[in-house]
Amino acid sequence: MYKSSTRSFPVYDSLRQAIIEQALKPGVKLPEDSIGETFGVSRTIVRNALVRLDAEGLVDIQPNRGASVAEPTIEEAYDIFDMRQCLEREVMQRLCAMDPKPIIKALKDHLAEEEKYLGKDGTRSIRLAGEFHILLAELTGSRILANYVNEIVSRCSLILARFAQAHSAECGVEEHAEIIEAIARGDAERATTQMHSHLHGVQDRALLNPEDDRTENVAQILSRYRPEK
Amino acid sequence: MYKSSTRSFPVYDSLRQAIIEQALKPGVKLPEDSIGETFGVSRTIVRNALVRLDAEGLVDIQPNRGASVAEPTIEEAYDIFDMRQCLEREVMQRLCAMDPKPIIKALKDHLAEEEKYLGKDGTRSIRLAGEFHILLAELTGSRILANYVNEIVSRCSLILARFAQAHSAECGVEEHAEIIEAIARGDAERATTQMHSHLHGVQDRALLNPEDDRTENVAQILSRYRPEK
DNA sequence: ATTTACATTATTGTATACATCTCAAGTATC
DNA sequence: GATACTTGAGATGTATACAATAATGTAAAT
Repeated sequence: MYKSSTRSFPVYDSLRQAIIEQALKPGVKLPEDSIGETFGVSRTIVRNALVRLDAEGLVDIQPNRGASVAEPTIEEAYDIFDMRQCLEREVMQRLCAMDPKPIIKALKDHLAEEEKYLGKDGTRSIRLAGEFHILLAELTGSRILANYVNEIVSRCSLILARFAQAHSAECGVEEHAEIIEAIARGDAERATTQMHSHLHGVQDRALLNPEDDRTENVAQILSRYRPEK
Repeated sequence: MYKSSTRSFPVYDSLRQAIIEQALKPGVKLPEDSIGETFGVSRTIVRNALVRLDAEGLVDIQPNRGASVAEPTIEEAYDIFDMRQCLEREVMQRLCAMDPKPIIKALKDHLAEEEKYLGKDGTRSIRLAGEFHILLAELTGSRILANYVNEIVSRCSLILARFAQAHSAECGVEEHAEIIEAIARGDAERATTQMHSHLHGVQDRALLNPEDDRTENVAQILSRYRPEK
């Protein structure tokens, strides 16, 4: 998909990266003009990139109103996490039915990277944690599955940006290690439940966040700051 | 997603429909000019539609070579069917945990439609059969899940166009009825296995087709037609 | 006769111009 | 002071022009 030999790919990729790293927060407007200037390309190019991101659910294009970073509702957030559970469950099933040797090697290498930057480089750390899940999907050998997982992981990042407190919902490195362990033993049952609770943990920390109800609108927030009459 | 108030939507939708109804067969070139003339729009519009279809896996855009209807390989075909199994399993799980009454009503109405056109209007019959699965997904209430199912069902239609003999791989109406029955009883176990074997049947009829190896390329085919020296 | 080089044609890639729409600020009216 | 209307800047929607590339046809060279 999406061959890189076009000028719109770098724009697409940069926007995507910025969104999943939460540099571009949900709701932020993405004007074609200014983005085009930034990358030195015309609106035509930018537009194509935005259309693609819209198709992936990271950007929301509204007719005559332009594009902005998508703002998943809390209901969508739950549905997306459910979807992720469903997909990553499939990943576990497939991996545990394969020859574990090359898989474990690749995973342990990645885990080493994760540990290397743990606590040092926050952004990189988060990215690596996400890429662990994508690596798992790629190791199944199904490009289709890997693409879907890639997309859904991105959308989860967007959800974290919208609902979670900073850093509250990161993946734990130890949990990744336990998942690798289960795959190494070919224990599909355990690998699956392990992954399930891992993802559930991330979701909980992201969405069960009673004191931070971001679904409230500007008026609600500002009413608390209004001086007494 | 994809608001319909733009001129590119009708183009997108028509192309999509033509592809899943197998009027546009895998590999067929989709030149921007001629499509634009057909719909009375400029290449700009057509291009956007094609980009979207490419993102959905129904169209393949190659740089400087234009777009054509995607030609999934046999490996991708298997992966896509696996994916579909995974998604529709999730649909069954969710549906069986819900109040069956409104669900069953909607499904039976749809089934009646299917029966109405069975054997009469082939194209419509196929479309309705596909829409049964999409309806199931929509009834879960998860727009996310419904979108993914919608996409994957389309891609399966593409696979049938590429690998199956005409009409050999249609959904059976009776099997749909049995699935409805299982949901009505809230029997998640049975609904799931029922759906699984239903999809497996479709897949088998599509892909286990020994005498029709469409993965061979032009060179391979022509080698058989080459006259003796 | 085969191959190579060049010319031609068709198609895609990209920028830009113009039309159209949205939104907000300002104006007028009540 | 509030509401409705007007206006204009800024942004998007779309068509089109031109550049770049790939595919094809043709002719010269060996």
